Amino acid sequence: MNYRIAPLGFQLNLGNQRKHHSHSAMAPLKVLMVAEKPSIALSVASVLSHGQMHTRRGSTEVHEFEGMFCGSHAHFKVTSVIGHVFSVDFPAKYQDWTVTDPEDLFQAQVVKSESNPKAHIPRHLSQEARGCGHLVLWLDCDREGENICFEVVQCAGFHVSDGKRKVHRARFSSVTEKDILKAMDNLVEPNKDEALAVDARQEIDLKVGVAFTRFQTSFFQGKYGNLDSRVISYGPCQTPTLGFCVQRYFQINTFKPEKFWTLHPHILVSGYELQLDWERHKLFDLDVAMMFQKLVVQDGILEVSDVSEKQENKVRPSGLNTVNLLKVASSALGFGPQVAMQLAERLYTQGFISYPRTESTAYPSSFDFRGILGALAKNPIWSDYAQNLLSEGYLKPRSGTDVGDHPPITPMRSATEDMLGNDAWRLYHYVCQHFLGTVSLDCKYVRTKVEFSIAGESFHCVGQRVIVKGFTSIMPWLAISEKNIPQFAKGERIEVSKVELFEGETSPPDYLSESELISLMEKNGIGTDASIPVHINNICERNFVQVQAGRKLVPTALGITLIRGYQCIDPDLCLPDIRSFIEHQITLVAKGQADHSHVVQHVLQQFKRKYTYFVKQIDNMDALFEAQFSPLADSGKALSKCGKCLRYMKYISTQPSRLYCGTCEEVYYLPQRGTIKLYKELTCPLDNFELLIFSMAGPEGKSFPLCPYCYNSPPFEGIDTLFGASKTGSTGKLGKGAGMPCFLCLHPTCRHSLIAQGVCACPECSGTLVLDPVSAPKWRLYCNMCNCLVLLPQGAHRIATTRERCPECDSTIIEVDFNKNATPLEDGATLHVGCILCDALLHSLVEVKHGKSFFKRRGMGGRGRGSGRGAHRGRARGLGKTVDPKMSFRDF
DNA sequence: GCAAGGTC
Repeated sequence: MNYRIAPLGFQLNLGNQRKHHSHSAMAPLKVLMVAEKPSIALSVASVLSHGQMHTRRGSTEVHEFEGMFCGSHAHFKVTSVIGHVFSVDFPAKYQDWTVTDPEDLFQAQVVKSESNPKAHIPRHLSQEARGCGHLVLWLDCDREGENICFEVVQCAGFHVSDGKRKVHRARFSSVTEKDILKAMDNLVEPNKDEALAVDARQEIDLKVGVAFTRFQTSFFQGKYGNLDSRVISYGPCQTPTLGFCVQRYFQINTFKPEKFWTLHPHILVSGYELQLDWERHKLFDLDVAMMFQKLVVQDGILEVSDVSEKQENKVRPSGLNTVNLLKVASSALGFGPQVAMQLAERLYTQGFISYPRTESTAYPSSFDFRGILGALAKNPIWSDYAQNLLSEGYLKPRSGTDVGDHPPITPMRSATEDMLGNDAWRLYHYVCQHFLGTVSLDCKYVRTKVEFSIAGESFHCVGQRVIVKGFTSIMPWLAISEKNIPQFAKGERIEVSKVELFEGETSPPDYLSESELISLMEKNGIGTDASIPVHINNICERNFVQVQAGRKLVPTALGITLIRGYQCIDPDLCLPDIRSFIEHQITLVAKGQADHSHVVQHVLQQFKRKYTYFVKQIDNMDALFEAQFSPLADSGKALSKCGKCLRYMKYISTQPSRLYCGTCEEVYYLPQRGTIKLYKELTCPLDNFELLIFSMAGPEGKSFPLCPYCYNSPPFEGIDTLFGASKTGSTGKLGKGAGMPCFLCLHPTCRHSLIAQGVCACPECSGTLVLDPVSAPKWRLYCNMCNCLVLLPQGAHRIATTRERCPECDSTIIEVDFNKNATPLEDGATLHVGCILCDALLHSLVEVKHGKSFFKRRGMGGRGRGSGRGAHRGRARGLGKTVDPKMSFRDF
């Protein structure tokens, strides 16, 4: 159900509009406003309607109210999209990895499809725009927002240069009443160049990323058995991100520790024992260090050569933006960026903190500090501090930078740990501390440095005395450590009590911390506040790096080998400049200094050259892989026989699990995340491959047979729902791990097909209940479409389907062979044949249960939006009908 | 099965 934009997609029925227009003289003007997300639509509508609006639900909420527009009475509707409406992809003919040469992708057409087909945003906009004479765009004021403007214009059926139905762009620098009203008075036109720059980036990122990813994935996975990553991905953001981690690894690995020595004279003055530091800091030559030690000992008297006192200022923080929140979350709270953002998102939707995705560290001038301080004053943890700021006068925060997106992240209302739960509380706690810090005094302290000379060498000691704690009293980990030293007078002479010769060794840096990585990414323009966590997560998921204790990022052998490979073929590929280059090129488009398609063509041409060179030189990278990984032929252990050459194929258990036939040099992917075994040396009647039995993980995990060949190349037409297809919403495509097990096979006579093993219709969906052949002694049926389970009679040592059908309901008749001592049958008989629906005995012994989700679904931990189940219904029906009896559990 | 960017 992917929505493809036709050239004239979403043009409204103009006839309809004209009709509305002809009435417009008397009917009120209708104005549609669209924001980037529901929260902004709400804010805009609240301000413009003075809180007097009517809200109704839809794909996204619509707020309606009456007001004035362009000097006339108008009916307003304010709604929103949910980020980008569309995203780019290749047309279907390029989707099959096996038939597309990645090099062709550089010239391929790209198509836009709905980013989130379930949300029906285009339909929503098109409906709401009906009859509206004006469209006001309240999208975020950045390039992406400008691009979404044009997506909205298109969906709404407007045209930017239309005399009749006008398009307006609201430019606002914050979502405050003042800015919203100001934007309304200064409506402009959306900026096409900025939008085109985003189109350019999308096309470049897609083509470059996908071409390299497909090539290197196919190349290396076709050769090595223990790569342990489903996809060996490449991307202009993720690869330089990996590069940073590996660079640090190299530093550590090539580090040569060196011994060094330093002198610390000690003195005893007015009851203090002080250790002085050497101006030379350290020496790497023991003889020389000992010589200095001797000189100092021989002299024995230090003269105070200078005493300086300076008042220092440690400045309070500026407003908290996303990147800084993520850094603190990782380094101080131990939350990874993704977790931190989830927590922040939840705090935001619950109204405890402000919008958590912002680059700005400057507060808008109208910011209500007093209101927030008042809220925090109600919280026992901060009440004294906040009260004090309110009565003594809080400071205006430092200026910071204003990117024009959202204000810094602040608390919005008071909360307790009980209300939030521990993790969210800790994040919230920090946001409060940071906010209070920004409106507190700077920390002031006096730093005293006393310098000494002896035997021509200089030593010193430093004392620190805090005068004003300021913000450090609410952010105590930033406090200045006090250090008292006695009074010294210039020219004073002091006896040395001892001279310590300290021996130390230089040590390598630690692995890159997540927080350092975020800083590096930000500094180098890799990713955005929202996408930085995604890139970090990507390189973890692809098994290029692992997060270890203290949130340090340790590259894996795969990650290291990849970067070393890029470095010997084309180092540009893993340097951050690759992103800056793209950004710089598309900025030319944004500024109107270069033509969109020229820039895209130019950049793609360069990347295509890099791609062909990379392919040509891949042997250099492969040499590194060869040294690190084992060839497919050496990997895995013999499992089952190939139907073509009749030799054993090897089972490679590392992800993606698969079979490899060394003689035919063929790879057969298997279902993922479960265990696989030979199935009684049975073979597939279609291709002679030995059958395997796959068991899904967990105690409720179902088991099913499959033929490795059929699984990868389904033999019958019309099987469009595959097991393990990753996108539950779209048609199941063959991919690694997705395929056709026997329970979907329509073979009319094979003992393992759906025809033979299917028993009756699923009571929960349109699927078929199939006998789990290895479920003894807890015999059961499972649905081949959903997660329904049916428990069969206990205490049977064999249960099998027969070729007979129930004359009543057309279910498959099953044969149950009960254990001698557990048989419910009279006279100790063990064999019973019947229909599980119509046979009184069998029916009394079966029980419907639900198991774990049957189809692979990612992100189960989420809020469970949009269960994938309904999506299978329509498609399944055709399949079910051919074998399903008319009656099922539903009818009982 | 691929990118990066919005946002949920």
